[in-house]
Amino acid sequence: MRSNDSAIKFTLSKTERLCSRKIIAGLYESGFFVSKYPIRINYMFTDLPQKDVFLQGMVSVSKRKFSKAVDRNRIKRLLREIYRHRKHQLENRLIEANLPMAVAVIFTGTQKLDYWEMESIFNKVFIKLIAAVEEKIKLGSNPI
RNA sequence: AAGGCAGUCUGAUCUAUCGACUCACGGAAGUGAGUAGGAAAGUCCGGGCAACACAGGGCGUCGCACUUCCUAACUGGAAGGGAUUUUGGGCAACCAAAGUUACAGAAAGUGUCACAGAAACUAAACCGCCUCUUCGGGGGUAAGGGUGAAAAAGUGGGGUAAGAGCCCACUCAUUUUGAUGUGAAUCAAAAUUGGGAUAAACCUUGCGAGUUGAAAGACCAAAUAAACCUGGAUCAAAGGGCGGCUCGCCCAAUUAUCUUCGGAUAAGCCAGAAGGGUAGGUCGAUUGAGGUAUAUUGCGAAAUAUAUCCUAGAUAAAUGAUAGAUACCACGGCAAAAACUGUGGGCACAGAACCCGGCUUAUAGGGCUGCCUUUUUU
Repeated sequence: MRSNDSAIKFTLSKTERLCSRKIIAGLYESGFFVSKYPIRINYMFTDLPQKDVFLQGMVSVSKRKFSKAVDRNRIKRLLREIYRHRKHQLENRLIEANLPMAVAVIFTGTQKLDYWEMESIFNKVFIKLIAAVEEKIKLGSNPI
């Protein structure tokens, strides 16, 4: 963490979060996802409301699996922190390819995990997601 | 001193790195300040607020039910009354303390009251008791027996053929009158009034309740269809709106052309059907029946006055994540206490969603108060 890394922004401001109900509904219906229990990431390549933002994300926990709001908040906060620390890898690639994208991180488990367990699983899922994006970029850049 | 139960208060602090939301300043980069609870929960009551509805009456439905007071209001709270439970004291009446209490009406009516029992509600006659007898039985009786959760006021005496509130004394209940109290009631006197329980059974009486619920609602932006089709009225009828139902109440009805002056056609109007679009922002929304302190009034809930403070405001939904430390807790070490030190924990219940007043439920650890148990000392 020195001066040459200062370009990396770990921020997660409002423009980088998914707020549009339409896109969220589309995200659940699109069917594109990568997963490793208990984390699943739905993704969709779509135009976003802000032209200079290429990645919008959201975090979700089922109310049915965690009926207490405290538990849901805890899991969402952990997932959001992990997502916030990792997302720059994906975002840089998307900016290079000029490909906007929406992402939903969904916790499908029934047991609470701590930060480090959660992070190791998230990393595995995220590698899959980046691979999926690379494939899309390859297809998109080769007009047939 | 230890343990348990109940009530009540509290629900810790600091540092670093990376973030989120709101506000202020700034041209910008950014800087500064603030950021979850006692229950934010359950959504059980009540109110504010908003939209719609609202001539009035009847029926129905739902809720509440000792009194007075507090409150914006309440199924809330305070103070009190009655009933009742436990403990202690006392021969007893009773007294004290701590609880519990949906506590209007059973003499308006209906229903239910198993089994047992003769009889369970305009009481009854199995054994018994008394009496008459033509010896078959008839009459009187509600003391005693037996059944039952409960047998028709209870105890004692008189009385009688035997008995019975039939009469008397005391007690209990009911009613009436008087006194005290704002009142629930209490106390006293009189009366023969002595007519089971159950209303968290129907019901009756009294009081209260319009419906919906911030996804309410207002405005702006965006989008669009004033398409097409069907029906209807302008002849007061059909129709539509309102409420749980009924009676009922409310609603609009034009223009042009043609005309044989009856009407016709078209547009507009009303209703329906079908289809399409949008689904983003601002307000509502946090200054309020507000909090805190002091004084006064009141037994108290609370009220009034003055001073002071502004204390989350998100909207796919912020208030965080990670690491470390301290307070603190548990166990161990030093013969004991303190101090010191090692290891582990550093936590429960729980997350605002328009806002208030209550109620209910959950809660690790710690503080305080009360009660109970055990042990030690005096």
